[in-house]
Amino acid sequence: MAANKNKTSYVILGLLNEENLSGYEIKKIVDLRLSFFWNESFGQIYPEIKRLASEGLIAVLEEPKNGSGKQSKKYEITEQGKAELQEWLKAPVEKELIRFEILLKLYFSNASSSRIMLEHIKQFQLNHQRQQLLFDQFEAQLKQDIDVHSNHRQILMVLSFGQKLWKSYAEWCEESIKLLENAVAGQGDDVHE
Amino acid sequence: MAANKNKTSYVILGLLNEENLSGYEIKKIVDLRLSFFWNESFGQIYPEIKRLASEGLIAVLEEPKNGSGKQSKKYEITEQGKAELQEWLKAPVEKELIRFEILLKLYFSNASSSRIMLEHIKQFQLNHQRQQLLFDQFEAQLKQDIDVHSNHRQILMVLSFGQKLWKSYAEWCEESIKLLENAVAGQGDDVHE
DNA sequence: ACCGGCATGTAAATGGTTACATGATTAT
DNA sequence: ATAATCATGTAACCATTTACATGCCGGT
Repeated sequence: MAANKNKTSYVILGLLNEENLSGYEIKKIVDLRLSFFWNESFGQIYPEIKRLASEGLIAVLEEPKNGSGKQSKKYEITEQGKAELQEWLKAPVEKELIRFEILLKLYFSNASSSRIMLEHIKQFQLNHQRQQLLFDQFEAQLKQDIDVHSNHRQILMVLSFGQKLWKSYAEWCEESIKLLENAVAGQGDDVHE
Repeated sequence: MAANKNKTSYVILGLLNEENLSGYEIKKIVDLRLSFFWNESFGQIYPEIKRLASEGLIAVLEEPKNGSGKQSKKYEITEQGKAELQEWLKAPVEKELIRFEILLKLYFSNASSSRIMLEHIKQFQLNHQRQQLLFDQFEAQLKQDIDVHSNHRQILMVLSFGQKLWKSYAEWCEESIKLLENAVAGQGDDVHE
């Protein structure tokens, strides 16, 4: 019933609210599906699971060790946990946290570093193109087995946010690369470093 | 000459590379100009200034205490500091850090929380509209006194990134609000909380 | 027999926010 | 006078990453 805990706990509660999962699986899902707007590390997840269990918001599911049972501990959310999750959903949204080192560098760079910035932006572009490819696969898959998740409508909204983000990254990269290529060409070879 | 320090130091070095500033002024500039992609707190800035000074990357400018002299300590970047800044500019860009709590909530919400999510998104929309207004002012001002900064071309690229970001936020808000308003209307009044 | 991926966890270090303390200057 | 803002700084706390330790399981 407490007001504001750390966010990791809500990621765990939120995912367990849909299906029973192990810590490892939680990490995988976050990496695969949420990583364009959220990240968690094992160093946060495992201790937090422990804490949530000790407070009775989640409970260990004793996996039957038959068949090809891996030795993973699965957890399920408790009624108390569901209540806590709902409370957090209602609470005001905290401001997003954003840190683009690439913009910092660009801001502090000058004409003589155009060539370097060009490389940075190209790398940035490549990274996001790759990431978007993976993301597109996930989206296609989700649109196939729609209604598997009770909240597919919401998930599609989140994905739409991602698509818009990437589209603006892509546009910006193209635009900036053109500008910088002109700048570099204009300067000729006399400037280095 | 060390490879990778914390980012706060480069924010300080980067800003001091353009003009001499006090810690307080650095904070103000970050808030005003960089806050859409970067933030710093006093608790980071002051200790970091101290460290940079002790390592000789920046130096205190003893302000003459005449006139309406405020008792602020201004700093200037040293040659060593400039070298360090240039090295960081060349180093590969680290992956951006992004955390949108609003997307987390939306992802974990379900049909019954549409009304709440609608409010969250409207608030998000309002916040960003306000922020963009301030930003537009800064951009207009910058475009007026162009060439005051040696790196105005780079700054305009950074601003363009911001504009694209905000445009995608705005589009997403509109789109999502419509979707959720339909959902809420469709459900009628029977569902609450 | 060995390697890669699955799986869980802890400890240390770092990064970052928030709250507090202090005092000067400026505007009302 | 007094409140707001300018200005510097520290300490405590909380969040996060990274490195490490350990062991299982499946494939080659």
